[in-house]
Amino acid sequence: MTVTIYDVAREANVSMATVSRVVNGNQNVKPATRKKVLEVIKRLGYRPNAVARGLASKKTTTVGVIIPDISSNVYAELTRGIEDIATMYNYNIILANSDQNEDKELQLFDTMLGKQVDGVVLMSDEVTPALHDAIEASPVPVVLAGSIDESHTIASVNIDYFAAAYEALSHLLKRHNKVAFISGPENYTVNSGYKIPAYQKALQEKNMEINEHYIIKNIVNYDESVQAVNELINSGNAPTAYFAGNDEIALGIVHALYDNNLQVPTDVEVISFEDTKLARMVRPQLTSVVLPLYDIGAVAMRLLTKLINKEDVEELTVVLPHRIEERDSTKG
Amino acid sequence: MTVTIYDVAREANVSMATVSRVVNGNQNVKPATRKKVLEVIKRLGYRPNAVARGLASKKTTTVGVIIPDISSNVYAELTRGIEDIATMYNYNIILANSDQNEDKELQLFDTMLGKQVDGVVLMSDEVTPALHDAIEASPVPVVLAGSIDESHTIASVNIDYFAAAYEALSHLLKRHNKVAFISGPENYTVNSGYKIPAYQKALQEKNMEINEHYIIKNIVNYDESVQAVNELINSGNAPTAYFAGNDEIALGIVHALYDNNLQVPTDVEVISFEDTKLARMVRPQLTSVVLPLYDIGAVAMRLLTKLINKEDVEELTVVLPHRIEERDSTKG
DNA sequence: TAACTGCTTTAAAACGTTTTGTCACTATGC
DNA sequence: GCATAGTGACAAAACGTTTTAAAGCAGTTA
Repeated sequence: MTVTIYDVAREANVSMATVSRVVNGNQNVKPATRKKVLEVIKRLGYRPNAVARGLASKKTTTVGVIIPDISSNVYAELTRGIEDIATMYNYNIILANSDQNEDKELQLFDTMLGKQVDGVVLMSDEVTPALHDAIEASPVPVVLAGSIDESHTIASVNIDYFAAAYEALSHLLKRHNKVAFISGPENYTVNSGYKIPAYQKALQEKNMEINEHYIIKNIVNYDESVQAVNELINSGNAPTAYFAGNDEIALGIVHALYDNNLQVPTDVEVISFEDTKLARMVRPQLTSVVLPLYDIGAVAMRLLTKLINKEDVEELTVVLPHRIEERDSTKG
Repeated sequence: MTVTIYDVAREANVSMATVSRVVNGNQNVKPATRKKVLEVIKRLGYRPNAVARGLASKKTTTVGVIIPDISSNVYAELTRGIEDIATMYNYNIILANSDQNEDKELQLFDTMLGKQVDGVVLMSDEVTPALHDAIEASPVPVVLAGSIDESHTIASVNIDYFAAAYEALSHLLKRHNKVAFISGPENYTVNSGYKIPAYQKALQEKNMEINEHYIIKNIVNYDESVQAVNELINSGNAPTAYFAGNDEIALGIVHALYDNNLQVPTDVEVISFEDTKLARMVRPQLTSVVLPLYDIGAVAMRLLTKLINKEDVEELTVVLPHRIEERDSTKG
């Protein structure tokens, strides 16, 4: 039915091993033989069976990608970076959504190992102990992309979230003393371990008291952001500047302010943290910390290829540079 | 090194076949034997090798997903639908970006067949003849998601783009006679074959002349949309209503109007076509044709599972319902 | 001419499963 | 007590490659 390496070998009067060498670009084949085999391959329409190859070679040229939710802008952008580099190094990716659920993460990880992936890129807001253990026990390399492992024993690619948040906050604190932080999920390590501490430190250094009402946690989407800001405004002690956990939150902030007839940046300033293309698709366009999502994905995948090939890697924990893109939601 | 089915068989004093039956839930195993085997599996930490299984059974429980660009909102949402249903039916997905490039599409398709996927979901703005032929020659089922095959010989899931566009346009034509259509790429079959003809028909039925300047083709992003609208306004014969090819274009339209001090919907009305979450993340929120992206992906994957299992399928070309969500960018 | 060298090529084992044909055993019916 | 089903389990082949050890071969060298 389907054409196998055996058929090619027979037609070309060579052994399977020789066909295998030709297919895999091994140099130990006489040019004349190579030509003959190539012709037969073309004539018969032979397509190597990657599954059989995987079984024999113990390599699948496939890596697993576990992601909270591909329909989120952020993770989609990260994934694009991963996939591009994967393609460059001739890997395919098996993609699966975890919905940030530990059980699913563990189960997906196991499934992927069962499928004999050569490595895994993992994105997770929180690397739980069970997940940590599973990764440590993995027979293939694992790299975290845009995710924090607090033990720092697992390879990962991130930016310095603390410094980035601190800079953004300092920017606002130059002109404001009522600065709110509308944050994403509290169990997201980047929030609990870096952004919120950065907020606290930035205020403390200005000898300002921390008003807990100005730290709104667990805002997960646009609507919740709009609502949170409305509540802040109606509280009678409205902030004059906002630091947004991400662009979607920032959009909610800007629109809630607009709905309350507050001008940005004249009346209120806003800085976001992400800089997806959304940041430029609002009026006013958002000043934002640039989270290089594509690069994080790409570097993570590149790192994974090195680990797979057992190449020397200088540092397992890579920190990419960040910067603040000044646009129209701040006074500059 | 790694635990194989053979190790389990030896430890449990049964044959490999029996272990295989237990693992695969085959009923022809005595409960006592099953229990014994299960215990050994647990004790040894046996994890079946899906690659070996794939070779022996000729099934990989993996499907290929070829997508123009995962970092696009639209395709990410479609993919989420695909992946959810894939998971439900115990499939994994191999995801790859084609960048809408025919060569890449063909090559990815070939790679996936080489990896012995059980089926493929394909998204492509244009099913070229070469791609069509490759699909027809495929040894495994292929389903198009949100993509048009003009020969209608390939399984596909879509909405009635013509009717949807026609309805949106009719809506605008009730109050306007200067209606522009800011369209996406012309080589996207949905545009060239359905939306533009719908525009023409809607105008003709009102006995209105078609002003070619009001059909702006090949607008691929927010910035181009902003620019196109600015040019239209500066032309001295500005439209009073816009039909946007998608939400990103619509955002560009709204912001360009805003920049030109035109009020939406008071001065100008806008209808979008897509209704991603972006549509609600603008002021004013967008009236939009609802493109059920998640559902298209989900239904496409469900259809694929049926085809893989050789179940009877009533209709290869499925058309999902659409509707218009009225929000604030039109007068209703 | 015989031994040696270095390059090609081969035959066969290995990879870890599923699946098929067969056999052994138990319970049933007469 | 004997043939008859029906279960449950086994042995071995098959899946389509890669890889390893060994052999073949042509050209050198002494």
